Amino acid sequence: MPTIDEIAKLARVSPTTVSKVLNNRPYVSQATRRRVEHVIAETGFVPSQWARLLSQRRSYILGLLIPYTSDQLFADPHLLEVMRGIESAANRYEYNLLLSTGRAPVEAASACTRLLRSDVIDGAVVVETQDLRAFAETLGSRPAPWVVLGYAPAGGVPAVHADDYGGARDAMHYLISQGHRRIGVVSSTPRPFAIDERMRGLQDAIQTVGLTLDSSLVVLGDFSTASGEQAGHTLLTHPNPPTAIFALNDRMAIGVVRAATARGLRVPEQLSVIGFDDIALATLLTPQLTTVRQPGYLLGETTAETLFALLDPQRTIPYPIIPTSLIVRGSVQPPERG
Amino acid sequence: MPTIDEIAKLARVSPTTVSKVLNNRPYVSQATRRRVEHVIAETGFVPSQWARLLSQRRSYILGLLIPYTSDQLFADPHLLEVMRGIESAANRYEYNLLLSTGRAPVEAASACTRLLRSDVIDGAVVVETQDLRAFAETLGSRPAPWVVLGYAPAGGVPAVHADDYGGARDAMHYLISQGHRRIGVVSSTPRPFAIDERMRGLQDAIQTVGLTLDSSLVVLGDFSTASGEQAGHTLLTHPNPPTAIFALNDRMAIGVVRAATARGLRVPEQLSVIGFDDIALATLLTPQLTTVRQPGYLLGETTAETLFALLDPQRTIPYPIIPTSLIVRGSVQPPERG
DNA sequence: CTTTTTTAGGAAACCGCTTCCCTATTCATA
DNA sequence: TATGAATAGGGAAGCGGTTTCCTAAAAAAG
Repeated sequence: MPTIDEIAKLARVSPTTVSKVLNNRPYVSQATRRRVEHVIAETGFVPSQWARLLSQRRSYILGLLIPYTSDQLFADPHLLEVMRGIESAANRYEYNLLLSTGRAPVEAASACTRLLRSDVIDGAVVVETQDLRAFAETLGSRPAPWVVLGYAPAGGVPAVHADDYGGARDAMHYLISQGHRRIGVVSSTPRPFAIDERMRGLQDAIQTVGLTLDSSLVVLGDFSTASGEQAGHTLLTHPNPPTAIFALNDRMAIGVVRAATARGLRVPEQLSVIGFDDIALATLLTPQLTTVRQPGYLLGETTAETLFALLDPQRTIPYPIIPTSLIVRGSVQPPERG
Repeated sequence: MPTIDEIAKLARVSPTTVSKVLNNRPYVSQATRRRVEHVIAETGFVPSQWARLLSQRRSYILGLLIPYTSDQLFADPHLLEVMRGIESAANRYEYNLLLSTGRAPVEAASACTRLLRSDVIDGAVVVETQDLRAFAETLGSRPAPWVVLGYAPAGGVPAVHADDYGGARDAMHYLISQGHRRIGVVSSTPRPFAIDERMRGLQDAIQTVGLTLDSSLVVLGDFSTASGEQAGHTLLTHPNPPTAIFALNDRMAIGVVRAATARGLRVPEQLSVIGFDDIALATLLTPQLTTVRQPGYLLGETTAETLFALLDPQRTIPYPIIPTSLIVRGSVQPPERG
């Protein structure tokens, strides 16, 4: 690999001049500039990023820190949508994306911390996790700027998230407006803030119409389809089973549908099901899943834009709450009279 | 951010000694080591990667170069499986992953080339594309080592791929052994090497039993579910329609099933369908899809291992062809007598 | 035709860390 | 006790760029 000095030698100029050419700075004559450019093209010289950044202070690399194990990550279609959005925004600013996940949560956090304190990345999008608070504290002072994708635990750190509260409230309102009164909920554990918000939203919706949520109809899953199926069976064997089930993500909703089908119940005739996220798979199901759309792509884009705004105070920070919308498809209908 | 010199000053030693402590090198007394470590912990000092790498020559960053637009990437579940495998292997060697995609193919290639010629990454996994040959040429001499995920165009560049030929041959054999004689094929355009290989495999299978492939039963899609649906309709309106359809990837196979269902044909009773890849979605369908399993995770892992072997000649290069296997589920059965 | 300003280009310091090489001390060995 | 080897530590030269500052020549202004 040639260095700037060799290029300088070949072009019979000083490294300083080569640097000027590389960075499009003035005070180089046309002739010299051309000569240097020619040598650069000839040799296929690419300046060393590391050396350049050592003096310049920007790596043009953005961290995407996901304190999950990669298995969880790649299994979550919604998160992938989000990544697509981030990737796209990064691309727009000519930034590269450095993916960092960890096997165990502990390890992952420490890797993320190191990365944020080091000078490898200019900033990072950190996906919300349980112990983000601890994470933020160990980070200490003067790390690279970071934005949380999800809910920030403490003040100060910007966070971007969907309107989980509103989305869940709307979904619940919809079920109620269709005539459902006994409504099962498949929630989750561990319970990130987003799930808290969804629970809050659906509870408020219920209370608005003077009802209360039957806590025996709230079952916990772990976001996976399998856990949703399990939860579905649990709810459907309840002595007084629900006529509709609200699963707090689509994958679990799909599990619920499978459980119902396995028990010989037809969806939506005998059981209405509604999900949250609107993953691509939702339309491939029969019946197509009614759900709350969380625009993952936009979420990712907005998060990245927020980070860029932090990096360059010229830019304005976008509004951090992304609206959701109810997508009515075929998995909900009024309950049968009984 | 503190520098190594400040740490040295605080610990009353030279930067050299701090460096020794940081890198766990000998010739530092217990007492001194502890003192330095204490100061490091106290200040939260993280050594500058840039500076370190400038002298050390390793960035511990691996490029994952995907000369697609990110839209294509994130829509392909199989590729995501592969990424998971790569990520896992990289993690094992304490490497980070730098994602690089491009909006337009041209742009993407040039970004990839720059990256490979620069010193940002130690090596790269390049996902196969149409014009990989041109790409390899523009790369010139002395880039970072790279491995192709897919089929390499020219000699010299290592490539890792699944046994597409064998997989397709087996699938076709299976259809034939079930009694099918009129078999439709949903191929694709553009046609990467893998698809060529699959075509070759299925043709050989047909010829082995003395039949030939009816070219009017070969329809082209673009890997998407929608295109598969389209292709399905085309095949099923053929004057002498097939009794079985082999779609060269699962998403298109799903499309074929939808097309058949839309036309009132039952799968597998009236039409057998077989896919390729074995994406997670394949088991969520009714009937579950019979397909050729391409172990994406293993593929990714092996590709990464190959790269690490290139990086460190101590290690041995793994065998580059990953076996496929026929997964018999419910979408194929013998044709109805007629 | 002199004086001032601008342009073109180079020397050297610097970014923060590693590494080579040197010195002084301590320890083991004959 | 003298001698060689191992240990502890530091000085300074890179790594490959950028940047500051300086000088000489050319152009503009008087």
